[in-house]
Amino acid sequence: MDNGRQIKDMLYEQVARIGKAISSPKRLELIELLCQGEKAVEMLAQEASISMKLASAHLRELRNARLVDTRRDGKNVYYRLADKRVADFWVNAHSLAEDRLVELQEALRDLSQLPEELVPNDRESLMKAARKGEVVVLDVRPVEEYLSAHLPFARSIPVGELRHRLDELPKDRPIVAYCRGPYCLMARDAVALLRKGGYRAAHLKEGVAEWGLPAVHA
Amino acid sequence: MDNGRQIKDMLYEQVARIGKAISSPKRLELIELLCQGEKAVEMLAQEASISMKLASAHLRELRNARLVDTRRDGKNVYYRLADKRVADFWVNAHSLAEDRLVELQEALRDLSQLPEELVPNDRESLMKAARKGEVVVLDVRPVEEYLSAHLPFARSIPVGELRHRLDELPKDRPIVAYCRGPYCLMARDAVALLRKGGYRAAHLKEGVAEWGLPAVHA
DNA sequence: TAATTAGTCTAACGATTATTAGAATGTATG
DNA sequence: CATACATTCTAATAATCGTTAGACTAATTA
Repeated sequence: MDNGRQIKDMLYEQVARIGKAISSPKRLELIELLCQGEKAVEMLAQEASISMKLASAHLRELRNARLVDTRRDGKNVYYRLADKRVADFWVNAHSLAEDRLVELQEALRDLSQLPEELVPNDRESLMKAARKGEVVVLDVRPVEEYLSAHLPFARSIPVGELRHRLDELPKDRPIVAYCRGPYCLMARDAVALLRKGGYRAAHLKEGVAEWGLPAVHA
Repeated sequence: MDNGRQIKDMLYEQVARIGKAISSPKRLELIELLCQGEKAVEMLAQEASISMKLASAHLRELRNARLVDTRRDGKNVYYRLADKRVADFWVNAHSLAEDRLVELQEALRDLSQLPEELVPNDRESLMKAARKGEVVVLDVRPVEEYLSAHLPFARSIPVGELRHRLDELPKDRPIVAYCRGPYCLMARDAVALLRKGGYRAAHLKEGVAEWGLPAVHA
């Protein structure tokens, strides 16, 4: 009957492997990056501001927990989420954290101190407005990520190129920029730039992973 | 602009607090126990087969991650989940683990090597059968947990008492036993006992947390 | 008020984990 | 075939975590 204890310990230990995988900030950042699509190690390291060796070590842990898979193409090894459910899990985890952790709530509040009112803020009416062309939905992530999956009706202008491509955007309609999710600062920077240029702009906290299924996939 | 790096690091670090909280098997076991309702430290320690000191230490970590709350009543300190979402998160996490980790899949397969066929195995038809009295749904957890929340139409006979309360159960209808969830062995033991006594019995992998909303709450 | 119960806090040790450096691997290019 | 490149593996050290023992606290009972 103490046999039961051993079995139980083993079962919880297995689940804890998933917990361990997401117990490191850098691994979470890597997961979020992989939510944007397949990426090579160097790209991941760069985006997460860590060395390739460290990225490789973290990615190995994620692979041991079966959260990511790899594919080799020539010199590069490409990582991707092992399952759509991993993205959902990430969204669930960070949204629980936002619910429970005051520190996170405060930090995020500071981040989005911008009048969002000029634009519909629930998904349905935003999409309706986008469909009618009343607002411009702008994806400011790197083009590959846009190509891998993006919100319906979204146009792609990466933040880096925005400054000298401002004239592609209309001044008579509000622009709603989005990026990788609530912890990505690209949309925030894009909005700052747009407003300085005299555009009406707001940013969406959600990225493709948070948005869920109705995104346009490659 | 490197300011952004600091902000990001902080945001992911906050989410990682949740990850750290669920990166230990014993803490997961405590969370699952708390999914069954409020419990005092000693009870939790006993059920998880650890010392009270260790339980207290793990519970402190859970409290630091804001996943649990406490209430003092006389000599006892009662712990409970801080939010219904924590239970959902536990269910999501272990279900992802079951999806991804072969080791866990195998262990669980071994655990439920019982012909479940005699009984409807999707929720809706099981509930329909229970409503009509065609099957008996049996909650074999401790009574307090039954009182805190249980499945609709379920009767309570804790495993420990089952042996000398067998005659309360009908022999002409199948009995479906359930307990705390897929990692709890009480329902399995109950089914073994029932079958030895000549009853038709099966067990439900799900517990109240997995079942979701339509449970009967205190 | 003293003793008891239930639990927390502090400090400490050993066990993991994070991070980095250096060697090794597997693929592409000259 | 040698070299460069992208990445992994191995080993080592520093930081963190799990666990336990012992002192401490808050509420209860005698």
